Amino acid sequence: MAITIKDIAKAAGVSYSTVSKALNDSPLVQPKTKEKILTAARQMGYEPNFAAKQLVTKQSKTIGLIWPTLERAAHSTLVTQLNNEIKKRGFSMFLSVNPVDSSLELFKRFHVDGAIIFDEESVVSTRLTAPFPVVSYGAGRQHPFSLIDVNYQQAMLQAVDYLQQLGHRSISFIGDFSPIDSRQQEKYMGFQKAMNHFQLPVHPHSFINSAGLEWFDGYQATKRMLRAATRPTAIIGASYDISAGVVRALRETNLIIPKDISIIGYDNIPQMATLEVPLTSIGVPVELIAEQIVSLLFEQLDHKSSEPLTRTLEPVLTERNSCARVNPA
Amino acid sequence: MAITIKDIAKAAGVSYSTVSKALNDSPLVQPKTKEKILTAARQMGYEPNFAAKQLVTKQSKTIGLIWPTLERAAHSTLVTQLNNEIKKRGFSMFLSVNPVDSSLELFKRFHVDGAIIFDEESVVSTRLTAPFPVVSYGAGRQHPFSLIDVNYQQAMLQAVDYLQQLGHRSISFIGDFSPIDSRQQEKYMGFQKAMNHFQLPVHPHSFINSAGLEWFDGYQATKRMLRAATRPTAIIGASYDISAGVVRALRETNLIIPKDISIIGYDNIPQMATLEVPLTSIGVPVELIAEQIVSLLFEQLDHKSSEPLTRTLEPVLTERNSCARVNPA
DNA sequence: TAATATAATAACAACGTTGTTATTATGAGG
DNA sequence: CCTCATAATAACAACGTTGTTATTATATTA
Repeated sequence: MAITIKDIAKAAGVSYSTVSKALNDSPLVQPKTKEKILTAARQMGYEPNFAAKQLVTKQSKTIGLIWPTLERAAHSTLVTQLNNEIKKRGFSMFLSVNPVDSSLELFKRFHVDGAIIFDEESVVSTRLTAPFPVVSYGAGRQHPFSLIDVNYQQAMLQAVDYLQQLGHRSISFIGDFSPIDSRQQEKYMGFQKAMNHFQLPVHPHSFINSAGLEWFDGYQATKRMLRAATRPTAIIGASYDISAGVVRALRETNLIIPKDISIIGYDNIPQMATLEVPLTSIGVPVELIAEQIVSLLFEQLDHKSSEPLTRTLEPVLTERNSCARVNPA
Repeated sequence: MAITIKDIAKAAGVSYSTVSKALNDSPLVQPKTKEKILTAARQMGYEPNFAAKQLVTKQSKTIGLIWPTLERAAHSTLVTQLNNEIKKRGFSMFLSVNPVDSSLELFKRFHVDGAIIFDEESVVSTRLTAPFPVVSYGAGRQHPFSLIDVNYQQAMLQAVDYLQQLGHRSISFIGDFSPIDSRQQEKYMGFQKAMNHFQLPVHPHSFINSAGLEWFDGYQATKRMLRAATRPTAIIGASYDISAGVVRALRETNLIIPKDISIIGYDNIPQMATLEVPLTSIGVPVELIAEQIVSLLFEQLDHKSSEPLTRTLEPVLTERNSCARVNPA
């Protein structure tokens, strides 16, 4: 049988209600008694009963994360970051790999205080509801929840700007052009607009469709591109995984980064620094994304405003060692 | 405010204790009243309060899954299967991506009824304890918990046997030889023993170290192997991901499976059927693994025996279209 | 010194369930 | 028709907390 506040009360010679207050650091109990109770609790190895607490406070101090599609390095880093961010606020996170609707059911039963949804476009329906605040990331805009969005077009503008300032005029974008994923499309459109904006020439090798988001897709796309007669002086990889494939392909072709060719990768995650070549990258830093998701969620949680909000984050360019001034050869 | 059994009691004109019994389908309440109560509950959209239930029963009806390393297709299928298997028994599953020790802490707080650990060798220490039964899979044997193990050597013996019966004498094993992962090593050793047992010749290309478990590792290892003067008539890929890489490499070299070369993949998961070529595979079917993990866990849960047990599963060969009788050319 | 404000602690109801015990209605046997 | 077993339901304590209210001890003021 686990130790309860009543046991501590007996040990410390006070009433159990005083113990409760002491454990919650209430100002209503004398520092001296507080001390006494706290040491007793510690000594007896007291562990609070969450069910009891939840029963009276109606709070579980828990955030549920819905993540039906377990993939992509960028996301799993984010999961860890979210976990930390939530822990920081004295809450716990747990994860469901079920589809969005049944995950919400599960979370309802567990009386989570809030939820986060990671998902691809398709799955999320507009008719979903939840009795707690929900923030989504990476999901489409077709749902009734709050949203943390990213300014992808701005990201591409910055990347192209950075490269053209280094003298690059021949730049390739390697990414997935599939029309279902609106985020990928925005990167693509952003790149087009940026090339236009800086009046840079567009070649056949400027737009390379990797037709997928895996490492290998980027690898193959790059190999294919390198077979052509002309090649760019710089590449923008549309995601971490794709960029990893690009790097691998370039190195296999004995091209030296950044001497022979420059590269910027989308996704601002720590792993970018631990690739074969530390990659200069553009994107919203993953810690910031995590922080913003959790902030928005807790704002809604505190104000009990279920009004869905959208917040768009601005990308940041992180310089590493994969871009150089264009070779004047 | 949510609806409670007291609300239902009032609506149905009975006492709330009777409602409780009716909802738990107790024989102590008349079928007629039971009916009445149940319809009232349904109509009012009653949702039981888990915290209250847990407070008195001391059960959360929840299994925690610890999965600090989010990777590999084989594992994510297994997560889904486990989820189903656990649901079948009226329990819920939730997932923690924290390290094993802090996950166990979290689970303790949530009063889970049991836990499952997925992990690589290294992390799991022998000094861990938990106040609930724990079953591990894919983790080393260096911990105090129950274990679902796989007879990897037997798997390799069956695979080689199957191939030699089809007339293959030149067989390659492509896998990770790194000494830290004992499971990979057992596959390797099992293959060696099997080749010996059937007195098959061993060539330089018989053992190919992919030095990693990713798709690309298998792809590269295969490409490397194909550059040699001689090549095998059959390949065994040591995991799903590696085998996927092997297939890709073979097709890029215009080798037709199974006409030119046969292949068996380790890991008996449904995805094997949806590769570019449906792969004949060896391994314990993932549904069986899930079923066994959950069975063992619930056995311990019911008998309250915390005695750690090990149960070893036998592999099964699933025929698809990637193996043919050896070309008599 | 008595009355009164204040600080500290104790007592207790409440949260929504379950399971045990008490009460009431129903039917059988004499 | 009365007693007694039995079936059905009601009443109530318990689970381990929190938060509100009641009580006690202590200090302040007139």
